[in-house]
Amino acid sequence: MDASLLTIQPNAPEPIYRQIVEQLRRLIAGGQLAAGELLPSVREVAGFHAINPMTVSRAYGLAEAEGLLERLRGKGMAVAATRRASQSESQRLALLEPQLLELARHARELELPPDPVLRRLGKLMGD
Amino acid sequence: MDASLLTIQPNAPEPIYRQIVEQLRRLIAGGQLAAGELLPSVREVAGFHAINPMTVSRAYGLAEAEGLLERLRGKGMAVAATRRASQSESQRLALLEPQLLELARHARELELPPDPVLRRLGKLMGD
DNA sequence: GCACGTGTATTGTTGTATTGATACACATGG
DNA sequence: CCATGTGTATCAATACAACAATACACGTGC
Repeated sequence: MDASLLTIQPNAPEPIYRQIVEQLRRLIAGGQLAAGELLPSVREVAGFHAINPMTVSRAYGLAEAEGLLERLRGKGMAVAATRRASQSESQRLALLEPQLLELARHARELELPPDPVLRRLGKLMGD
Repeated sequence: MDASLLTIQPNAPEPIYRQIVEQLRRLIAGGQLAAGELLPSVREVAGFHAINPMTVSRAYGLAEAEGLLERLRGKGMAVAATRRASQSESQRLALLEPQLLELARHARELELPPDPVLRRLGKLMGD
């Protein structure tokens, strides 16, 4: 995996270390990061995105505590072996549930019918 | 308008005052709050939701700066007269755009095809 | 063996954000 | 007039995030 594959938005309200963890969660669940695959080093990610190495370390540490990653001493961090393959579609869909619920609530507050919202989202997803 | 119509989640990462502002923005754009309609007082909202009056005041102040509300001295805050009616559907849809973009990005990271995501969202929106 | 690359613990500083407690100025409405 | 109701300015407390600069422990690989 290359450090350029991580999307970091320094100005977002969401803290950087959490952006990284959540992104890893999805990339692993989706199978874009295979079990055992080595992650870019803390210093590599930090250098590429011009952020502090300790911020990346914090993200890696949280991901390890969550069972997403495991440390290979002297090598770096790798996708946990227990994450054999990508999860089932329904499991991945469940990860989007909170966001879908919030979206539905906002659409209701805007008095927007389902159809235009679904059409727009379809377009954005490359339909 | 009644204070109970506002949804407040004190434990959400999103700060309370911003929850209020964004909710007002949508309720006004959708027409559920008509121009000239009086809002519940700072203390009323604060008391009902067990939060600090200053937090509500801050939200009202931001909403006024944004042109959503206007102050009626001695009376309280009201929906700005310039907000004559609900905006067009495309304008309201535009307010959802950032959230739709983020959702599309997450779905891509999860390697989820459009179809199941759209179907699930459709269900949540009452199909 | 030893230079190098891992991640991490530590300490301190900076900037920002959120919420809270109190007191105040002001207009209403009987 | 004055009690009551507006919103809010001010100050304080707290928490959090990110950065910076070190130093450390560990394993790899030539």
